[in-house]
Amino acid sequence: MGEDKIKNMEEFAARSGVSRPTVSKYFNDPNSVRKSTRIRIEAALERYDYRPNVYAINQNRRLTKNIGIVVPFVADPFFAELARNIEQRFIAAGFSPTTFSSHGSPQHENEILDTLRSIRPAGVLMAPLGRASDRSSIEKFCDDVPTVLFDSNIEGVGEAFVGSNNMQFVQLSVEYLCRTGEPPIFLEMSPVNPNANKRRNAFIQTMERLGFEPHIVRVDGEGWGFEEIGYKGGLKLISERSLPTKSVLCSNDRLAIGFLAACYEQGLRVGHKADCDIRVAGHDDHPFSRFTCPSLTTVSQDYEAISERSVETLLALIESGGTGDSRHETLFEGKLVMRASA
Amino acid sequence: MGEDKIKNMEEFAARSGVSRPTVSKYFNDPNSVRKSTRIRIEAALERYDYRPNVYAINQNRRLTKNIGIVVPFVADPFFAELARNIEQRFIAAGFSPTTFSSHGSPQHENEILDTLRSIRPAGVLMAPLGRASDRSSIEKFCDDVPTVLFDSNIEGVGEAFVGSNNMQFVQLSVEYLCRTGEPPIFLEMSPVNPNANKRRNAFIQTMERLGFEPHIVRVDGEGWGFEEIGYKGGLKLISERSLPTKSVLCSNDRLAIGFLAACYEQGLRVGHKADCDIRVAGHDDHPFSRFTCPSLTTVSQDYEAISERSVETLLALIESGGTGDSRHETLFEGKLVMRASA
DNA sequence: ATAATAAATTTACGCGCGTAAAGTTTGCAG
DNA sequence: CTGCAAACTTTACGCGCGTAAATTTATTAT
Repeated sequence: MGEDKIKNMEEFAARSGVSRPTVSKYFNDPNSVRKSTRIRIEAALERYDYRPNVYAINQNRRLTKNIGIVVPFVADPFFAELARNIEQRFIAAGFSPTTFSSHGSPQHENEILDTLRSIRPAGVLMAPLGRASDRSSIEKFCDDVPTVLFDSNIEGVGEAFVGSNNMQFVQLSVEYLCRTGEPPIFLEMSPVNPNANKRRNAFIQTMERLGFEPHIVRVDGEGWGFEEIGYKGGLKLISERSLPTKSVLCSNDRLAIGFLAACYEQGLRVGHKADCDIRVAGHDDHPFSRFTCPSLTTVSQDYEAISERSVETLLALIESGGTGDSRHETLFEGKLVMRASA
Repeated sequence: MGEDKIKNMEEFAARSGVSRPTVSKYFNDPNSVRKSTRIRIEAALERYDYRPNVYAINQNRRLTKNIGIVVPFVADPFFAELARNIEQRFIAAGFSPTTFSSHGSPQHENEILDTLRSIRPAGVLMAPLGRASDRSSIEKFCDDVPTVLFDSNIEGVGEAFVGSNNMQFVQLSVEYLCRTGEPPIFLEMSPVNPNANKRRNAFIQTMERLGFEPHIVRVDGEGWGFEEIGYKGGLKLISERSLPTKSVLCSNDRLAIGFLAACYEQGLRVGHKADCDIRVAGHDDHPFSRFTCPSLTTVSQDYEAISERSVETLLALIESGGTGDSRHETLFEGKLVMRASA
């Protein structure tokens, strides 16, 4: 292959013995041309590796095949895996996804929206920072570009939302902990997104329903270094002996990972066995939760389902022309993952 | 701002009272126009938020301002942070970086190279998969696009390499472990890249220099789930009591994290204190190593230095026209990070 | 002031492709 | 064989901008 380099579609069309408009049609949808001509084009493709210029394509198409994927913090393996999963689904659907990370900064998040506008995407799948997000910027963006939110909701923004049922998550964990031992306290940090608030409220509600006093402990710290926050907060709580119970339910796994490190350092034995000092559980089933010491009991996010539904929803939105009728929210249930820590 | 939408540079030029070629010149380099006209353009920019069409720009420019960044596995926070750091440096230099992850798959790595060709980048910064990489594909790619390798070297490929001095890393850790207790064995997995091999060889060499018998234990497992490999391998080694020493030096931190989980589960107390059963150390100073139980003693990669030098090298290469004289390799030293595990 | 230089303008072309309209060929049913 | 729709070819325009050459205008030096 590759006798001599092909400059453009004109040349390639000549080589393949087909007119340029037909070749153009082929690249937009190989099934839109007759079988015999498809064979001729593909035979030429093997001989002269030619690829249409993406910039020329995107400049002229009414709508590009680009998809923007925005996650709040790609250094969190949970989001990295989610993004990877989503990317591959879009590729399979014939789109060109690009992933962006807000790196925990609302300013960066806004810059990403600017970048996204400039690539004129067919649609965007966005997991916003949450509380720190600049609501009006995102709202304006959603007016221009078909956007589906996932993971973290912003009420009324975007054409749809796909995420987890935080209420059910916390019900699962609280009921389990209450059933198998002392009722837990809820360890949280300054909430970065609505999920955190929903989890806390669900904790209160579930504890009250079960007839227990809900006790919430908030640890200090800002930003996306959740482990650090859980660790430092844990050290403080343990050394001051201000933990009122022997069961700790963490708002999320990353916080729990930090808290476990503090427990270990302070000599607290964590687990559900008789000789243990404290039980610790989390939420999300973070990729690292299997490798904590002890392994972390948690509620797993169904991220296969979340990514699948997000992609489906956005593709449907794009096909419908961008204006979904009414904003729809989909929440997936979690599963209790019992490990050694609680 | 934003009275009415500006369609193109022609319109914007009219609004700002400057000719289109001059506006074009401005966007390519704001300092290339006279101060008075720069002010007029920027005044108009504030009123009519206009941004040049990226596709039209890139179609016509001889060389784009695009930069490709390729990492082997973005779900590893180490690479995510590295990529973020590198991205921001390129942005500061006026380029448009895009990060791609090979997701551990050589096939995917090759697809990324194809994608990269199609965006005609000014340069590429690539951390190859390593042993699994398709050398000839990468070589061919480097013929077409100015490319600097980082993190993992492929001898003779690319215009330069920037990474860590694995020899020095292992010297540091081995000398420390030998100085403070029983000489370590080296725990490795099937090597994914040359770094792993270099570390093993450095281990042998350093141990022999210190007058000890080098003992290497390899655990089974393929792919990029290093923690899993370390965990399962650790369980097997411990339960079979086939560990010959009480000091274990892991090839990398992620392997050590899995091994620590196995130790914990098997009831082995890890640490350098008198009442401990085993010491464990790693290499890289992975973001999570601070939060393992116990916290992991390791050798830190100087990833600020690596990212800075990588970017510098590539930018210099681009400015020089893409053909660096001779291939240059830069290796940075690591620092011993003493924590609780060894 | 005038000359010399720098910068901006005018004009024009081309990049590679999408896309539309009109005419031509092909495939297939009856 | 005829008829007809589907697919193709030809022709042509436009997308938004980079860029070059020739000309005019503004700035600086003398």
